[in-house]
Amino acid sequence: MKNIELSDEALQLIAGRFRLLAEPMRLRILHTLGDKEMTVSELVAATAANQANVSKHLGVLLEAGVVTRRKEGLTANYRVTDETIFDLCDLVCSRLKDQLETRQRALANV
Amino acid sequence: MKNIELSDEALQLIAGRFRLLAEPMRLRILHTLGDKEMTVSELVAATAANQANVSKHLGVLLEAGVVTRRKEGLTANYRVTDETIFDLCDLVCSRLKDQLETRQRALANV
DNA sequence: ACATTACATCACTAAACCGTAATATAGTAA
DNA sequence: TTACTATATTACGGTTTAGTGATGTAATGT
Repeated sequence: MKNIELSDEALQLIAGRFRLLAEPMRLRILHTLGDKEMTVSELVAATAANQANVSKHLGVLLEAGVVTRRKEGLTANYRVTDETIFDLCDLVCSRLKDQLETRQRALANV
Repeated sequence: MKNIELSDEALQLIAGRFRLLAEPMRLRILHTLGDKEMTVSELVAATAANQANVSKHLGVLLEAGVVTRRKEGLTANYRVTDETIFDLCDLVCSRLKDQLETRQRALANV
């Protein structure tokens, strides 16, 4: 995999997926959702953010196929379908911890 | 992990790490590097990109601690130190494949 | 019909960021 | 010193995108 030549298009697709997660607000929404199904209002309350903003981000996530939307009467209910997201976040998170720990140790003897 | 409350600062750190990978050019550089050590010139030649651009992206990756720089005479030699990067890319890549396959199947009977 | 609620969308501003030409810097050679 | 090479940095135009107020839309209730 490391040796295979990657086309521009492939790189754009992969980069695009990372760009989805490159936004704190979207990460907060995804993390708040977890494995639950939540309405937009609930997410607005839980994230203390603007309704338009939450809707916009949900639209982005929906178009990317990371969440699904289920309409029920007045409400729109969102749920994370791409569990890979959490794996990615966990990987990044533990890597960041390692990195900071290393830096701390580098300063331990100073 | 899914249930723990994440601070704004934590989210920014994680999002920042994803933003690193949200750029096709940086992905190309990382993929070109692989497990080898390469000079800027070599990367410029391999990626068919501007020297200033490659240097800039390398600077970003260096500051993030994803690559290391070893100066040797006139040349600067870069190497990927954060192998997590490739794990992340592989995860995203296979997830994208799955997703496209599902969509193809959805159109198969049409 | 009218009001209300939940959500999506539009329009706009501000900030971030990429690509690039030009320039600076530092090592090497003559 | 002077010239050359490899790389970093700066300055800037252009594009993208987040956040937000205002508005649109659809379902529900009275």
